[in-house]
Amino acid sequence: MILEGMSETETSERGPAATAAHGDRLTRSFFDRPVLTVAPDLLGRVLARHEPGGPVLLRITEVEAYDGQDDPGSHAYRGRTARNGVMFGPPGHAYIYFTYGMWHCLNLVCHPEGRAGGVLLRAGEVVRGAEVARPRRATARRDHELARGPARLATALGVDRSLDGTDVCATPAVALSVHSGTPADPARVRSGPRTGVSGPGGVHPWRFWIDGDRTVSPYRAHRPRNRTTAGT
DNA sequence: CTAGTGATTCCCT
DNA sequence: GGGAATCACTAGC
Repeated sequence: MILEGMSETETSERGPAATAAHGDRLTRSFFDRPVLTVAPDLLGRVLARHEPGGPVLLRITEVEAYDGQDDPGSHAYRGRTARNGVMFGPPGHAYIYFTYGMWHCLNLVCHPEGRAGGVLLRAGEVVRGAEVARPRRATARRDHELARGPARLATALGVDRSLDGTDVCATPAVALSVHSGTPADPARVRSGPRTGVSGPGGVHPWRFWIDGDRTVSPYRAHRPRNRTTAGT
């Protein structure tokens, strides 16, 4: 299957070996499917972050699905706002949000246009460009911790709100693209409750990961917090 | 390894 | 006004 996003520049600059390592570009039809279909299919795929310092390639190992239509855990559940607008647009675009006053998280919009939904990229293995990612993740003791967690992943790849709405299927590739990689062996794919999701939406087993992979983030069930009396 | 807690800003109610 | 699709740090096993 020939994919339109396979640019000659990538092939010539990186050579056959590098191209084979992350594979053909995924096209919009990949994302034009229900979130619960796309989410496990993203495991083992390769996210490419193109930047001046060189590409950073990430093998995806953990994701969570969010369906804006019937899912109280989704940012899109209560309707379109300034923050979540991208999730109501066409599939194959990046929805990036800012949270906890400090962090960014990266989602890929799925579903046909008009039905909001996305897949949160929770963890991955940096397979190329670790020298670019390491300075951004100074607290990571080992390389497998560079993108072990959704905000860590965004930090390692230098992703922030300025990339919200990026078309990951654009030709030629822009800041972000996704490649076929080596799809995870279905026998090693596990699913369970989503991390950090409060209320009834938390019960859906819509977190997917590659079993035994060291880059998968530790599971933490949502815990209600006491109000931090932010005085003084 | 697990569990508890402060950090810090935006966005929606 | 207050919660948030989290992380880093600390203590203790």
